[in-house]
Amino acid sequence: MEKTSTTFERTLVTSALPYANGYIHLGHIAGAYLPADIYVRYLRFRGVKTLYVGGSDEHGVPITLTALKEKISPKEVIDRYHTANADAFRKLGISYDIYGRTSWPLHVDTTQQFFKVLDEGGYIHTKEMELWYSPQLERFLPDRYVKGVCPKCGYVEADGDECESCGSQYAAHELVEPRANIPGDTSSPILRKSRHWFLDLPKFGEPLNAWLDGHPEWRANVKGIAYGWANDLRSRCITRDTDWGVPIPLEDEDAVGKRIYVWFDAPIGYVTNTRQWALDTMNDEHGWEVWWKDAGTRMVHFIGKDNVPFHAVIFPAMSMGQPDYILADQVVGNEYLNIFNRQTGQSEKGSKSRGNMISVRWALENLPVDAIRYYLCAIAPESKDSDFDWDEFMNRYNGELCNVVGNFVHRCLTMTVKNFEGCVPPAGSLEDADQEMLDAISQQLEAIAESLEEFRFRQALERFIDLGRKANVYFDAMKPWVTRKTDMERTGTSLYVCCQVVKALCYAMVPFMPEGAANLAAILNLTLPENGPEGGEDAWVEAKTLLPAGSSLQTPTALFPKIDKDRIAELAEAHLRGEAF
RNA sequence: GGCGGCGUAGCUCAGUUGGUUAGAGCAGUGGAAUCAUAAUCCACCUGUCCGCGGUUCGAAUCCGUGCGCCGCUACCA
Repeated sequence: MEKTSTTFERTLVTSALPYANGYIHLGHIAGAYLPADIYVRYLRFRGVKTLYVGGSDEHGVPITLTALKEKISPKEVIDRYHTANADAFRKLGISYDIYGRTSWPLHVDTTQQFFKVLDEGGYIHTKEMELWYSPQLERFLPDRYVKGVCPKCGYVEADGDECESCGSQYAAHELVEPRANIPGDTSSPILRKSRHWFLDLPKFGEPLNAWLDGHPEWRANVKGIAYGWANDLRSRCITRDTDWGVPIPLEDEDAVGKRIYVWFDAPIGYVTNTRQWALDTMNDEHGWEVWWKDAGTRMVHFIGKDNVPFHAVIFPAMSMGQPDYILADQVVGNEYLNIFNRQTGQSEKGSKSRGNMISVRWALENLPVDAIRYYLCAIAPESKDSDFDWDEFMNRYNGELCNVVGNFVHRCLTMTVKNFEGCVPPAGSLEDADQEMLDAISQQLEAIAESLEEFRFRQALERFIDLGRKANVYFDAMKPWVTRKTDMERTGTSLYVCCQVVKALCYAMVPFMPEGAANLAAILNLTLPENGPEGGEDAWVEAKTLLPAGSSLQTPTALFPKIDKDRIAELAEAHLRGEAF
């Protein structure tokens, strides 16, 4: 690890801005949000200056089409989804420093500045295009909203520019019998000319490749996609015929009725939201700049794999065209979370039409937040797609978090409280086994930290559980329930050591299960530090310091209550009936 | 078609730069224990590391090739 969080002065973490045209589901969480939140909580706990920025992506044609279908305004669409998604994130404990909106007025300014600087730098040019236009709706239609007959194979459900049946691609005018794919539009789309603005990506070819070459440590899937693009760069259209978006900041009659393409302005939302955060918290117009223009800032993007081209190629290129902007140090691209269908024995892609999605809202109404966080982290699709499976959920949550860690904490604390008047007992002379257990705490904490620094969240969580496993082995070997009858000093020493493990478990679970950590800290009468963007003490080091003998303890309750098998079966049934969204 | 990822035990996966008899958890079998959320611990069991060819003293690991699964393919965001 030549580069870690500690070699930079501060870390800016972003999670992909979810599109405010639908509710977020567990697939989103497992990829771009939970790992980011775990990473952020870890950094804050270590006292690293950390800012975590997210928000809703609220522009683009699909939102206007949803509004059209529901006969409401685009504003009502984005308000609905922004509010719901922000609420879901909050309840899940996704700890954004700011959760912004690309519809904020400030965002117009940031986006237009980006555009103007690129234009002045000669990185933007225009080109005339032929696009589908609906005479009835009096608007241009994106290719996915135009259906027709494939000119190659005759498939009748072909999209405007490609056929999903035979896989061929073609120019718009080649599509046979075009028709609009929007309810209520019965007209036949026609082709109409329109002049658009393009970002000249090939001009960034060399710096992009040099930048990618500087990051051999990135995940294979991210590097693969990024190099694929970087080696075949083409100019990319960054405007659309729509009225829902950021206006093009040019005095040009062709710019009227057009807006900047949502994918150009979405990543700029990270910048806008940082600006807004600095205004809100410090009333400082320039407070954002240190996070975006200082070489001491490390930027890390968490995204799904569909987002890699934008975060590993296009946005970096856009940033290279700006004065002084830093580039991402890491782009953590995740694969997808699929749904395992127990009836068919097949893994299937989450989709609305199948009705197999699990919304964050539904999950939170029916499961403890830590259970959701634990399972999703345990199966995070880091290197390949993974499956959400109710049986596995039960095995992992009940069998690992509850049985191994939760029960260890409980058996240790219950016995301590009963036999030592609610206090951590004094340590007598330490035998080899005691010392080995104490040493294992430090080793395991370091191992967990190492995994987190490398963005290996599944491994980090596994190492956390491993500490619980080691602790159970130690507990069984020491047999405090036996020694208690003959040797209270030995019993006290064993439980003293166990209490140290419990404390370490409490600290180590902070990034993963903040609710469980808070509950356990209350039992241990510990105050967990809560650092903000300004950083603070390194509490991870503090986790290794020993809980003094005599510290008082609260009567323990089950940290992670097991979920009844029948209850899980009920939820699985409801999910199968399509009620989980 | 092009590009990318993946393929290791019944299941889920780990195997950094090639290096002894390929590992973990779960499941299974047998045992111990009774402090604890019926929670724990110990032992045992299972492998054509997808196939084929090559490089090498040595390959799960590197190269070539074939097969399979998943994804991307630029106007979906």
